[in-house]
Amino acid sequence: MDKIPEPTIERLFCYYRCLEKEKNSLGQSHICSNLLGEKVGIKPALLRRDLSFLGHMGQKGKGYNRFLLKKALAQFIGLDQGWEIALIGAGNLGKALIKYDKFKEMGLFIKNIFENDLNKIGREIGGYIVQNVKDLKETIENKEIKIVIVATDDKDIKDVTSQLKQTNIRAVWNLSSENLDLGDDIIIIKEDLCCSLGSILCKINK
Amino acid sequence: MDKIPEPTIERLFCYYRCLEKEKNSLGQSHICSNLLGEKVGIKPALLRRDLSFLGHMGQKGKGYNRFLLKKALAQFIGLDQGWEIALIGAGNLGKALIKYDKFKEMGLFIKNIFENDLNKIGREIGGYIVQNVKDLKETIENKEIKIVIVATDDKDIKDVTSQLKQTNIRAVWNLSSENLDLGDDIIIIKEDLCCSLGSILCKINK
DNA sequence: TAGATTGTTAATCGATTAACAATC
DNA sequence: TAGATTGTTAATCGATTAACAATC
Repeated sequence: MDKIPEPTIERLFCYYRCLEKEKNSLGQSHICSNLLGEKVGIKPALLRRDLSFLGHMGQKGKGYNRFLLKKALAQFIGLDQGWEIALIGAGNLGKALIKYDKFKEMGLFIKNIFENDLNKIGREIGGYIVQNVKDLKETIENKEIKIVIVATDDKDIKDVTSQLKQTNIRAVWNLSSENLDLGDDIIIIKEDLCCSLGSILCKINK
Repeated sequence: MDKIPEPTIERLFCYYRCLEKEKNSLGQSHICSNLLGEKVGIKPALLRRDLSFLGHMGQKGKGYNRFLLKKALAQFIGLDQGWEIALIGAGNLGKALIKYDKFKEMGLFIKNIFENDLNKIGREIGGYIVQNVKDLKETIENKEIKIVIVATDDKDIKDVTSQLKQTNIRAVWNLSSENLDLGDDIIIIKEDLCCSLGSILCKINK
């Protein structure tokens, strides 16, 4: 099969959420690309192309079965199982993520929180005890954690990188402003809040 | 001049920050695209192309003057002035943004916080009093605010949209999962944390 | 002068769009 | 059958890359 374009992957979750949001509203069993596209702000042709990566989900003349499409999307994305996630950095942003209910609704649970600040280690946030970042590698290995969120910006980042390299994690969501060099086997998604806000400024200025 | 590509705009701030971070480390007065590119993880050819939108900033055989480049970037992006920003939603994410020191370092100040939750209105966060979202339009007009951050997800979003439409704001950073329909004149940057984490899952699954 | 490095061009790559045959 | 809608193709658009002439 063709390689799935990067932007398609990001849109698939939006389709899923849109269907999930409406699951309780009675209505048609099927939805067409025109309508679903309008709801999520994507042109119908692109939507159909995106969904075609899941196989032939639609019925010509009828549209997509909401229930089956949602199920297929959940499975394709990986939302049909729970994920235990580790978080590095219990600052303001980290704390917000721990308490973010929407992640829990998605089956994503931040159960392991790491810090290098001795004042924070041992405290409880959102029901979990903040651990020493020195134990990062060991905990990830013991709990077989596959996803790590980096929300810290201190100089400690070198140590974090070297510990992560020794584990079997699959992906990192990097919310720090540093570039993590973890090799080609680990998926890294970088999301830089300063950069986003900076680009807004720039657009206003043009 | 050519239209600046969207991705270029997002990278310009990264270049700026990289130079800013090193301002105190003594070193060469100039930096070449190879070195700067390596630091920020961008190929030198692309970096040069990006910078070419600022005019002829470089010197052949020598590279870019760090000081002048940083100054030009700051001006181009709009970091050479302060910006007063309004925030809608004082939940976990909103609070984290208010306290985020890096925004302040960039000259971006969240001084107006709005909520519809009566329990939060009147309270103080980060030195500012949370206001009733009903006063959104009026405050934006009085203070001539140009940038708004949306970090709320409640049903209230329709009211927020209609109020924002009546103002002269230039840009919205939409951190909610809703699509805001504010017409073509207002720049909207949507950043959806669930969607980002969802796409990470999907990539692991492939 | 020889070496280094820019700024720009043309080639390439990748994503979106418009159109439509297939078919329910 | 007539109408609706998919899935796919070819055309278009936009961004990146590699190469190199220009020049400090």
